[in-house]
Amino acid sequence: MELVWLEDFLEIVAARNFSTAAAARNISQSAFSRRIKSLETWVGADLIDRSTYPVRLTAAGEMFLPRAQELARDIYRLRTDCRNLGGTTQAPLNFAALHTLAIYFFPEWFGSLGTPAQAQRSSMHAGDFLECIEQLSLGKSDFALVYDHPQGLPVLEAGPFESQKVGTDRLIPVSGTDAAGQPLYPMDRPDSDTPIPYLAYTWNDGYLGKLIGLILSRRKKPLNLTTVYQSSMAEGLKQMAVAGHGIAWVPRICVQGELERGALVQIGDPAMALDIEIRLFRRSGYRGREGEEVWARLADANAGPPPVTDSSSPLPRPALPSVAGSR
Amino acid sequence: MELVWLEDFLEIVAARNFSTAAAARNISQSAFSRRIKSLETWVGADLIDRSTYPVRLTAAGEMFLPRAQELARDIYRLRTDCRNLGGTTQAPLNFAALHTLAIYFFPEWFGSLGTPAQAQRSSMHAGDFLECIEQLSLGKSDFALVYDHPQGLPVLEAGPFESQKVGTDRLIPVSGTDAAGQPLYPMDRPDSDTPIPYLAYTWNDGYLGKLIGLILSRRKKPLNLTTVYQSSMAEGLKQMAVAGHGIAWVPRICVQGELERGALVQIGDPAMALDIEIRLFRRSGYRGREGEEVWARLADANAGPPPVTDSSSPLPRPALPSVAGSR
DNA sequence: CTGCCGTTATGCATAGTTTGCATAGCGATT
DNA sequence: AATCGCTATGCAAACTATGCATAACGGCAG
Repeated sequence: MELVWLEDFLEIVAARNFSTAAAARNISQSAFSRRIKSLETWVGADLIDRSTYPVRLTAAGEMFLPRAQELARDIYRLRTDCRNLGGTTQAPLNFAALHTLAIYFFPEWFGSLGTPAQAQRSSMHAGDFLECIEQLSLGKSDFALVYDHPQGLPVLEAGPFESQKVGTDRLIPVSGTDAAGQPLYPMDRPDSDTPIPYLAYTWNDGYLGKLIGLILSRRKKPLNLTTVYQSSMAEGLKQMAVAGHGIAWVPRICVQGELERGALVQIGDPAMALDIEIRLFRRSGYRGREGEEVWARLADANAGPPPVTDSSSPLPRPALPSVAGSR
Repeated sequence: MELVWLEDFLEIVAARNFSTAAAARNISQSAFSRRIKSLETWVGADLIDRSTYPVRLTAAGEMFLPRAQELARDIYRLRTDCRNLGGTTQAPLNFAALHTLAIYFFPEWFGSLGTPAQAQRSSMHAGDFLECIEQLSLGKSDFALVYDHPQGLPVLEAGPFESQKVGTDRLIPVSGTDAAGQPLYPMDRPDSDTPIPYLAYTWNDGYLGKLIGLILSRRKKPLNLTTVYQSSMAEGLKQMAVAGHGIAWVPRICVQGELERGALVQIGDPAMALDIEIRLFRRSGYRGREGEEVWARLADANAGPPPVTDSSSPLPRPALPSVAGSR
């Protein structure tokens, strides 16, 4: 029996569909099907009822689920506890981060920490907001790097986590541009009866979506938006905006280059943008040695490391950490 | 992370030596070494301190051990519970049995039960006495088939188990024979100053060893035995006896053929033999459906199935169950 | 009833992992 | 320094897992 089978099972319970769960697990549907079959063979009972769509749990599966969740949690906690007791070089720092922050913020930020060489072994799990929460709460990651705002949903604040601010960013609306460099979709248009195509965040990146709701609530006259595309990743929305498919709110950090090149332009007045924080979360009671060093260094810096800078800035760059999940 | 790694770890804790643990796990020392390494890599800490001989646990290993034992137990119990809830044909009956009983007793006995066809999917883990206990208590096997005697160590009786007698056997001393069919090592010899080479059970098959102690205590004049070979398996001792290396006490069931062919002969007077029971154990509170059918059927039969018979008896034979652990 | 769609399961070839053999590396002992 | 008994590792072979292609299946629309 393998831990990945348990995780596969937990994924299909959430997805209720082999193909979707397989995609989430980054393997083919056929491999996923076989893994679930292997788990069921080992257990000696069917756990998934495939005679319905979406699939559902059998009675044995209903019993299996909570205990599998507990087992997975216990396994990772045991690992974390042993890792904390073990040698210093053995324990990499595991991060989970929003895709955007993993790509545009983490490398420079991590390098700027100046942590001892041996602590620089680390891994990154890039995912959406819910995945970051899961990574942290399951003990799969030591830290989660996410956007935050005082008026956002206090999802992590409400849990057994603590955080420090490590940077700032700005959520801005952008549009693709025409040949003259003008926005394809100005926010305030004369013919406001025509809806603006809107590139929205999906429900599982509920965080930025909520903040955009805050922004939109500032307007006296509501925007006429129609959602034409959804993604949990800002990078995906950015690419769609560059391609001219609509407008999107994205963190400035990931469109810095496009803004400079004129591929995208910020639209709307300053009230349509929102300053947001980049915060590093960890579980309360965390006891990892190197992680503690990182945390203490941040506390000493108080205001965190240098602010977000242009990516062409000649800062010394450490080797990128290995990305978890690559095969 | 794989369950077999946990089991490997538990084995090396017991063995305190890679080579011995590997042998117990039926893999090569090099493969075993890599598995332990894989476990340690996954955990992110060394669990075994190899700088001493025998190896010992690191601090992380000390933490890991009890929780790994608990995890393994929980995993198997979850599996058993789900299996019991699941479909009938999905749940094979898992047996653990002493090697001798697995080979010579189980096939006919199991066939004589006359259980419904769909319940005849089963697996067998053949092992020594301690392995049978472990299989049962960890929930890896539903039943354990072992020898028992009222004056033997009540190891299983003292635990959370219940049992039924399913057969009888006799523990007899045997010797190889010379060309004239006479024993190579008669038990009572004129020149009793010469020690008789003795083929003994190892400590981990402590059960038969204890019973032999009972037998030997009956003698007014102690036997002059010198241990020349040890094994936990009666079959191994038998082969050594046939080869003329000494005498051994073995269950009659496994030497029936050799006695008939004259390859072995029973030595000593009847006081040197001991009637023993074959009992089927299961955990108290067992709830498996097919297993319950087997159990109830035995209870009805009260005195159990037909006694041990000659292996040439033309009883109908069911297909042998798959032997666990073969690669 | 038939055809289409979207799902899961499986044959097959390939990629990747695990294994055992042989032996290197290591520390203790003589 | 040589030998012994242990664990770790290079390498080739054996085995397992995977993805592609597609079979099998059930639901739905015409």
